[in-house]
Amino acid sequence: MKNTITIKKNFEVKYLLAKGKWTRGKYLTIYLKKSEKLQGINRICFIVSKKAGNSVFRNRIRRLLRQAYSDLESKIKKGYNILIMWKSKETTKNIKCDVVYDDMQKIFKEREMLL
RNA sequence: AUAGUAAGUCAGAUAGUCGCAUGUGUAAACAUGAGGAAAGUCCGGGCACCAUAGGGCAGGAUGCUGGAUAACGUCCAGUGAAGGUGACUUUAAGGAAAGUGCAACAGAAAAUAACCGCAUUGUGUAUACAGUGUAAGGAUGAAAAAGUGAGGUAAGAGCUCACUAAGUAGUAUGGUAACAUAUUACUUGUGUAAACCCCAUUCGGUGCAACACCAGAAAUUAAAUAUAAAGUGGCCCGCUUAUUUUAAGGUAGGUGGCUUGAGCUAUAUAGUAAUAUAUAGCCUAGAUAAAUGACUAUCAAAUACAGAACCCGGCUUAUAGAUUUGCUAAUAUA
Repeated sequence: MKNTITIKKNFEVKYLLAKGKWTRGKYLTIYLKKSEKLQGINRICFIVSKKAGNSVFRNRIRRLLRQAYSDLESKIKKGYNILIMWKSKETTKNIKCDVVYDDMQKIFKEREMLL
């Protein structure tokens, strides 16, 4: 993730949730907001709610999302604020990385984010 | 072999490709990177700050004996009691003869016991009525005023005696002690202290969002109130001090603390053990929106519970699968 910065502040996340345009897939919901200040860089944030499961499960999901995004990074347009949220009620513990990757790619395709 | 009982151990491995955090390095690169409970936050300690910290009362905690420890409500070894054929297990185990309270239902009565019964006195022709003595017998209950036999008596009764049971005090022996055994004297007091209470020991508060430093912010304006009052974990003493209330305005960061420690491993010595001491070797996560991941191949399968957040010692709860050792049996077979 060479051209990406993580979003750290709480008020920035709240701003994205309020103003960003969202698209829903099978597992994920992705919020996007274009920003002219960012040139050749994306800012990203991963969210897994506490209702999803215990801390081990949440950590694993966050890592899968990070992995999937880093695989996709080179194919995506730059200059966006991105917020990826885990919305599924799945509790099966062996979710594979491919599933998350496919879902994310599908959503980015709908929003014409792919280069 | 089966059934049981006690104590444990492991918690995926190997190879390859890509990626993250920390350290070393000019760089390339190399090294290291979650648990047995990291969890619950129930105890104890280190460390930091605070006269809200000092003294007293109140309140909390603990409660057989000896030992271990920095400390503990923890651990080890024992004593008593209860359970089990046994290996073994459990134990909230000070005081009820300092005082107060409570004991549902049933029962005459739940602690200064007379309902029935037994004996006797008075009245009466008599069944009966009234009184007195009596805890041997009856029914109730979780619990009923020590048990058996003999004497004794109007009837009875530890009223007396013998044996037995329990308790208190003393003596002797063994044990560091809890206690055990024997014996002498006295007594026969229901249970409950997970009711109040008494006795002994012990306890200040807040937690790394502590705290220190840098940058920044604030220390401004207006109004009101009290002048000896205001603050002080529940109260008193002591202690501290010029502030207190309302409105407007205003607060987004970083560095340290942070991992060399009551540390880990091996050996020896002391001890039944918990543990202690000595010698040698080792450095083994330190993130801050938060690293420890993804994919492929092989092993029969890779699956349980679960993610470090200042650090240690315990306790409690969760846990797939694999596996080791000691011991027991009124079981079964040879």
